[in-house]
Amino acid sequence: MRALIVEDDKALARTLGEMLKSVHFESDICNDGESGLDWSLSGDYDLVVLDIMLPKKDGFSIARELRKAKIAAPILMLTARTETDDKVRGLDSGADYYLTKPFEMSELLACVRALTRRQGEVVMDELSFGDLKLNLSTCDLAWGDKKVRLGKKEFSLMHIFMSNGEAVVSKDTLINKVWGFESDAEDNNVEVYISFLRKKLAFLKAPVQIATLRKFGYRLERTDT
Amino acid sequence: MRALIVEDDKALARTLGEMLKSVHFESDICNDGESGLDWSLSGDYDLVVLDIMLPKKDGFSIARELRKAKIAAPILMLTARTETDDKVRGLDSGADYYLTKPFEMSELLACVRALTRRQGEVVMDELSFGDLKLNLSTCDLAWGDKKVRLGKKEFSLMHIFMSNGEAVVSKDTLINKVWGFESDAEDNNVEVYISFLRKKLAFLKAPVQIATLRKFGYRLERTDT
DNA sequence: GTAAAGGTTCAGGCTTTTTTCAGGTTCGGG
DNA sequence: CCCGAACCTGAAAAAAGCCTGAACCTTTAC
Repeated sequence: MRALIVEDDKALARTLGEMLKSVHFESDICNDGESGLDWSLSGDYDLVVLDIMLPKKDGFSIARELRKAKIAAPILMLTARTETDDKVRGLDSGADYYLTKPFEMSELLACVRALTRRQGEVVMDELSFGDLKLNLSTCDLAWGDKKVRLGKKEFSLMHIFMSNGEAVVSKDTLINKVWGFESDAEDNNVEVYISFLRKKLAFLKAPVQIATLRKFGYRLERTDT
Repeated sequence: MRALIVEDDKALARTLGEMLKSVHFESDICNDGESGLDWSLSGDYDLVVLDIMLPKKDGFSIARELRKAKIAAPILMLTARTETDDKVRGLDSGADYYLTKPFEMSELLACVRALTRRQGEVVMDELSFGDLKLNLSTCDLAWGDKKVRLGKKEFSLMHIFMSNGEAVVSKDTLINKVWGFESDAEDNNVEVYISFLRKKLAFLKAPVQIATLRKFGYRLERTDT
């Protein structure tokens, strides 16, 4: 993890760097607003610690420009200003947390933990098999730029196949998982849906097929040609 | 958007509810920790405002249990305790922001905006999906120079769709977020409103539609021509 | 108090999904 | 090579889910 510290008080900046090191951040330090903005625009930081009063460019503008540039790193604004208006302005400029000096290091670190905790929770739910992708939040199956919508049962089936990789899945398993444990669905139901899915895969021209293993079941296979 | 306010000071809780209403949150209120946890575990809130000192169960435990249950809603911790240790404890329990009483409402609202805004948007007075814009302060939906005014329910629905991008939103989710999760609204209510929204989108001639994914729910789609 | 706007309920009709069915094809063992 | 079991698939029936106009109710603004 990398942090950028934009702070003109060099002693404080160094201390911050030390502290962040203890939670596994490598820090770079900028002592004025302009270089702070330049560096942070690189987009390589996982955290930006911003003072407000800075030479050349204030923290509000930096935050605003970062957000305008779609840089999503959490911004921790750090300042001596305690006015409510400043806080509001800071947060509305794009900062994620506003901490007023003086503060204890333990508090700063807790903020950093809170801010970075969220990072990993990117909910781009997607299953893939080679270049075939099943998007769990939009419910469609895609290969390259082609997309197909799946019905609910088709989706469940595909979901099972794609979470099993190349393993064989028996019809019984499919029936139990898709139709339910206590259902009277027959093998033919599965066959019909497999057929539907094959059509859609063909439409996508995906280099993936659902292979039949007689008496055993089905599995996904790459059709590298 | 729905918020849960867990606060035993009933007057404050009501005031908070009022404030949140101005940024388009419908709020439910719990006056003790146990019910607060139960309600928030439903997972249908977009924000949880938590007091720390509460009857029956304190805010720290609630935050911890919510995170354990993988509920990702932002938690705003709100308390009179100013000790650094408490702040650290609060943030480390899973809270995303720690605000000490007394605070001004403008500050609270700025926190809420910071917590709920999507990455990359500087000011939260407008949501957009492609060129379709939803103005959060006037409740207007606009495309190009055409505008329509949305009713409150229409607005809430659209708000949810537009903050979810292309992801599918189930009817249950919509009911829980728009009508409240203890309401007796039925699927048909949603359908009726979807129908209203579609008319308005058609009127705007916006290249966006609300697509039905049978048995899954709805989602926004670009109708690139 | 009244009107307008917003919200809810209902029923009939429409569309998509799911099941069923039947005839055809493929596979593997004898 | 032949046969039966297993599998495929188009079509059509059945079921489930969805849409929407209209009537009715509730709230809001004046």
